Amino acid sequence: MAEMYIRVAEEENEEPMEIPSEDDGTVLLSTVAAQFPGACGLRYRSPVSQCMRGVRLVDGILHAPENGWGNLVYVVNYPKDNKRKMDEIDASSATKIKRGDQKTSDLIVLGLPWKTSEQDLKDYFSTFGEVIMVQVKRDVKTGNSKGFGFVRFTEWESQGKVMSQRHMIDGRWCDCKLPNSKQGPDEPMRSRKVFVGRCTEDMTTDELRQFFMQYGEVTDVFIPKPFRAFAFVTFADDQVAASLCGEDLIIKGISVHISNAEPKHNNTRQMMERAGRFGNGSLCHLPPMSICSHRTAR
DNA sequence: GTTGAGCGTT
Repeated sequence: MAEMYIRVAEEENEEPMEIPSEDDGTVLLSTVAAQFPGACGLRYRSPVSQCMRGVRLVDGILHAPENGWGNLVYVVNYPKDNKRKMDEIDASSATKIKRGDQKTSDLIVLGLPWKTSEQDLKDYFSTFGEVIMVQVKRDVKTGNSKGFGFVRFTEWESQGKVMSQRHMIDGRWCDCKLPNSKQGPDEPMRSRKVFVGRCTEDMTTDELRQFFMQYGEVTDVFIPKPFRAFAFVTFADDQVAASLCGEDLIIKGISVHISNAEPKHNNTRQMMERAGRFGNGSLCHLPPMSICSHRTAR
């Protein structure tokens, strides 16, 4: 596909800027954010309905409307706009959106038959509502099921129903509970950095940045090497970081867990790593850390 | 090739 540009502006009748699309016709949120720092999405006025419409955003990738991008002017969305509106609103009414109670989280499924597959789980739990994630935990070497897994629903109601009863799955009684890996309502802790647990090896810093951008401006993404199944994401705004703590988010189909990044003692090293990252984007080499200290109390 | 309370390669 020839190089293509879409028109993006800060406000509807301001001078638009042309922003390049990808080869497949999508536009990366990061490309938008490169010109409009802090952007979390796009909207446009539908020529048909005359209403503002949101542009579909999946994992940091903006998808063109039905009839392509066309010549419309797209307007940048910022997370801060919502926050301001929210503050204005919940000064008087107690509107939710406040992030917390109504959101679903992963449920652990205990007692699965060895033979039960993810498809089996999905088929079974779909009778309770839309399922957005299932996992069967397996032995890495043998691939055998460990007899438990996880499920995540779209609707809070489905989750409640599923937790309130026992389940006959492939001939065994199973229980669904809130996993205890998740800490309850915790103290915010004024950090702009969050810990992202349960990362997979194929997640790149770019992809993480793409993903977390939708919540607010991302200032840093750090993935320890060699692979250690977690990452750190730093936001420009500590409130954004705080709002994500305790949540399970789904990146590339994988459920990751967000918690507050505990500073611990090895700050000097992190500062050195930051200092070593210069124009060429490469990282200065440091000897492997002898002891890593990221335990959560259990 | 086994097993049956647990907690997701922090």
